[in-house]
Amino acid sequence: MSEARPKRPATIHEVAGLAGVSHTTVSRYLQDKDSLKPKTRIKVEFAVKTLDYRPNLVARSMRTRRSNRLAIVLAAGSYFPGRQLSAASETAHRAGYQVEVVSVEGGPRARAERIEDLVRSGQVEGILAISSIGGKGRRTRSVPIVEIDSYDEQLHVLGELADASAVREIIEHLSSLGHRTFLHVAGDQTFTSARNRKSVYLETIESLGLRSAGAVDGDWSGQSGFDAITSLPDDSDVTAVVAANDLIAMGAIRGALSRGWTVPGDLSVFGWNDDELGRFTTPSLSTVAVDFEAQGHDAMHRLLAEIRGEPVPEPSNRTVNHVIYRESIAPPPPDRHA
Amino acid sequence: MSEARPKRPATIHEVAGLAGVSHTTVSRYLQDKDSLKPKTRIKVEFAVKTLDYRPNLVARSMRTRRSNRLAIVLAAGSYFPGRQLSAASETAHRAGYQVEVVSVEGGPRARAERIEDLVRSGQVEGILAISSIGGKGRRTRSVPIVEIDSYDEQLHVLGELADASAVREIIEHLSSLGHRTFLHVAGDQTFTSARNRKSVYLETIESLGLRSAGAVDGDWSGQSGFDAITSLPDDSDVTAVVAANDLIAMGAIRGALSRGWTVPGDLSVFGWNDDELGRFTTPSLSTVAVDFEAQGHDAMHRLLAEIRGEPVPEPSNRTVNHVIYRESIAPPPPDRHA
DNA sequence: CTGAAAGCGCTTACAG
DNA sequence: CTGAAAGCGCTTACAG
Repeated sequence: MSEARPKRPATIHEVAGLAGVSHTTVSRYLQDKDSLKPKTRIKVEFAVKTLDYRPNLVARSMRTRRSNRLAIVLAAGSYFPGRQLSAASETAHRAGYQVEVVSVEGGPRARAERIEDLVRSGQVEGILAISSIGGKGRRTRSVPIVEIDSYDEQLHVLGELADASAVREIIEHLSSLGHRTFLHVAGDQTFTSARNRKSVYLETIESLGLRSAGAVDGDWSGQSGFDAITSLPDDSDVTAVVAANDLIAMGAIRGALSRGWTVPGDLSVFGWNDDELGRFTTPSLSTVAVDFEAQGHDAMHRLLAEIRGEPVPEPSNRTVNHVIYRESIAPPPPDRHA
Repeated sequence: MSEARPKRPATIHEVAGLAGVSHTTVSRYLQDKDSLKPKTRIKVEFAVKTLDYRPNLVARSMRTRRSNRLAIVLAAGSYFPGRQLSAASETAHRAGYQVEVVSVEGGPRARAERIEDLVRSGQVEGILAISSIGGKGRRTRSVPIVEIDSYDEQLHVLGELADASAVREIIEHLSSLGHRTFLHVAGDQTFTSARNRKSVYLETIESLGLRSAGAVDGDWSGQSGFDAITSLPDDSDVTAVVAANDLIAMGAIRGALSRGWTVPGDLSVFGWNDDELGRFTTPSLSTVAVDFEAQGHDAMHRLLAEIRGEPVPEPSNRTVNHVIYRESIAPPPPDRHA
């Protein structure tokens, strides 16, 4: 059992030699097995198997002048996009693409620049940005670019903003519980998703005739949730908080407790993302389950369609978010300042 | 401002043409600028800049017969490894490698198979496994493979197991608080890190002359933590739980509350990973901060060293974990069954 | 210090 | 249905 030698992979010529045909024929076999005479096909098949032959993708790329490579750009240090990334890269692989992951230090601007650079390098056929690139006006480009975060922007155009129904459902539910005054703690406004949640929040409050004590801009951090609550005036009549993610929500809960308010007794709090931890906290966190795998998959599909010049697929329903009700919400207290 | 045309990148011949030299000279310039006569260098430099020339990496690979590609293998659907991944890929880029991300559906076995396949493909120069590949005996291979999760195994050999000091510190601290009977809820035992934490837990309990009510094998889930606590007998004298991660810990806390125990009043609980949410839960979670970036970076460094045939770098101190004490721990209750 | 030539492993017209 | 030839864009001996 000594197979230590760095076995050099077989070449197409070796396969051809073993099969007793020209390498042209082997190449043809690789492209379309049915273009060969059955007898020939069998011979080639055998040789390929025997030699465990795999075409040298680099040579193929060189010849076809197609890199067959896609880049996925993400923010260095962010750990959240893992699931989108793995779904997206799987989808790309299935479509025959190799996926280069580019992790960029810095903010949306740094990411946009890196993308610019990737475009100019001319060595990737498409780019998927998982982390926001700050919604720069997308110029006409030689290379298709899809930004996961701004996926919602497309939906908006179609009147189907993915976050919209969830935000609306949350507020309607809270309202049916008796809540009248709300607070939104928003996420980083360079993210389309953060802007969307905020604007749908404001629209919904308005259209339902409810009151908003504000929509505080945050940075997705727990601290921003904490601060938003602790800076509320003592006589605030906010009884429900809609946070842009679970971390903010947890910070808000902590902030409420720090002022002696109970959750959900005095304050109801909603998060977003269905972070696993939130199922086990006390109170467990009401939230919105997001199908990250579907997001990654769908975004990659759109990119593939753009690359092929096919019509971009309709946004699928699978990415519609799902509201989960847990312990962090309840009817408002009969009298807030009792 | 119309730059819509898919500008084909300039070739080395075009640069040579503009510079008035042979393409051989341009290539030489790319390898080592000082090998050119200053006057020539200037001309080439100018042409490269003017044309925004970037060597076609595919052609270069083909010629040098080096793919310059590394693969990072991770489990599909896992979202946690994002930070390790982004640090690892950045390190690889800096060293001039392209990083292909391969996300594999299924368990450690599926990942090991996929790696086998990547090795045979002969198209990557090294492989980094972020998710555990089940500690298969590593055979001699033509392609270096580094498994992040088993990094600890190397440390073990060096008597410096990364988790060891943290587990020991946790138990010593809890013991100094007065705790005598412990429970460990372990992680998925296909992970080296899970096995390590468990074994160090057992060793430490033993060497300090403490008692363990068990080391329950889990699957990293919150539910496993919950179940471990709810299945404890009513007269259990466990007062401290060391969980293999934060999710398990939060499940354990939830389990304790569900039986009417308070945390940390009746039970102290320790997690692992310093999940951001745990800073804001109530009680906030005592945990171990892990430097995932450093882990990813160091693992990639080891891979690069193996590829180059250099001595594998000493494990750095940066990966030593840092214990964080928060509200989830306290002295044990004077009488457990009071 | 610089250039002409060969060749990396494929694919794709073009003939037959 | 199959093969001989050209060529993708580079790098690397080999001459000069």
